[in-house]
Amino acid sequence: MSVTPPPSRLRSLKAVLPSSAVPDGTRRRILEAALQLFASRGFHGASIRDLATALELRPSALYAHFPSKEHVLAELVRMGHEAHHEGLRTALLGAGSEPIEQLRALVRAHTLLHANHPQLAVVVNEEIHVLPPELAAPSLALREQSAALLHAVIERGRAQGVFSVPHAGVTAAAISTLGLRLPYWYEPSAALDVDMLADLHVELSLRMLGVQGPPAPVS
Amino acid sequence: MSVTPPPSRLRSLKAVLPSSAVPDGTRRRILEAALQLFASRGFHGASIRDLATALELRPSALYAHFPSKEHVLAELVRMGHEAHHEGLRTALLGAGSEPIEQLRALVRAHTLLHANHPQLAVVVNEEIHVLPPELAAPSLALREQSAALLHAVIERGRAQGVFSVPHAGVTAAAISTLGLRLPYWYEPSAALDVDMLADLHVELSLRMLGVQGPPAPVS
DNA sequence: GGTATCTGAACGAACGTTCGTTTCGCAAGG
DNA sequence: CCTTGCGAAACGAACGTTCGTTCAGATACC
Repeated sequence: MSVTPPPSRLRSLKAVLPSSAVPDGTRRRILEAALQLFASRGFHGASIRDLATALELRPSALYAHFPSKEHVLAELVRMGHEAHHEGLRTALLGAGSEPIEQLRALVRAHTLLHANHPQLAVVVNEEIHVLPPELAAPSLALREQSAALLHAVIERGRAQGVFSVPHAGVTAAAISTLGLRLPYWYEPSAALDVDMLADLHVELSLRMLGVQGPPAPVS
Repeated sequence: MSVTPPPSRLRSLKAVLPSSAVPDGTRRRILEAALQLFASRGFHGASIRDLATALELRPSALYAHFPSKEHVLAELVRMGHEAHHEGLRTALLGAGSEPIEQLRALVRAHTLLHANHPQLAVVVNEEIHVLPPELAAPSLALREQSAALLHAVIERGRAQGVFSVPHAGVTAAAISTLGLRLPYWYEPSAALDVDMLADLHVELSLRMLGVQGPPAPVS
């Protein structure tokens, strides 16, 4: 019933930052190494010395780029939430005015972001709690905005009669969850690449919303 | 798009062990306090001294009951997996032979377990990685067995033509995920109690499996 | 009088962080 | 062309604290 054990991928795969806003250099190298370490061992499980070792630096060198270990995490969490929100917003902008198309765009973007940046998804969702409130607040605000995008689309579709859903809140949570758990079981492969996965999540989401899918099963 | 921020509930609610297999006494008190601490701060974020303080004991006293901090976690993880697997197995046994009824039983049990024991769900799913392989292995084996139960039901329903699903693996993951993310957003209330929630998850699962739900939306 | 439980003190190791010094690329001055 | 000075970056050593754990002795119960 549970899902396959967490993949070694989070441990082994090179972490990649989604944002091009961070210029190359040591600061970016630190963020990428920290992303990998925090994703695989957790914030408390990865020490400054581990991070320095991965970078072939001495621990003290890190403090020329970040004021503390917590600020490294805060920066990752902030970048993750911003990339996520921006991805959803952009997808929605290009999706026309039909609720079904809008939902398709949101679910696709949500799934692609989580499938392509699993480490960032894990850090954003599991380690944000260790941040003091003032460092977590901006990210939490973005999170609510992203949730509001989905709720608005579902509510509009329901008002128009194209969605028929037993409970809007639980259904919205279910749709979000499809993407959120991806890093824990999904690995891209030829048999199931990220694009097919996104399509499948769109199909599952529409089914939950009571929209008739294609008459013949895809596979 | 994301889901509401993690509830204070994991921090504040008294942790309750699902299993009656652990007799009352200090050992049980340790497990319950550790469950609460590990769920709210993570294994590495909660120290032996924190645990002793919560129990009004001195750190050294814990070592009369467990050989190490890791063994406390290992016991929690083992109990969680065992309660989960046992819950699913029992539910399936009382569900007759129809795939739809079997799926309803599995999803109900899965949802109820996660909704009623959110701390244990969190610890089981997030902290199992810190265990050395030999301590994690029994739990991982149980996890695979539980996953197999769901897969078998879905495959049988598909073979009988009552389920129509674009991709069995992704759909199974989606159904599992419904429960797995519950601790992060759900709080029982009169407006949405655990029983309603389980029914909703059953309905969403059946929709994903292409089963016609009740003609009129429930709410 | 043993057995189970807890205390108090201590252990070495690892933690995040600080700080004075060194290294190095590079632009300006003679 | 060589020297000088400078700022950024990294080093090396150390700081005070907290970590998980050990152990001899006190206490209480059957």
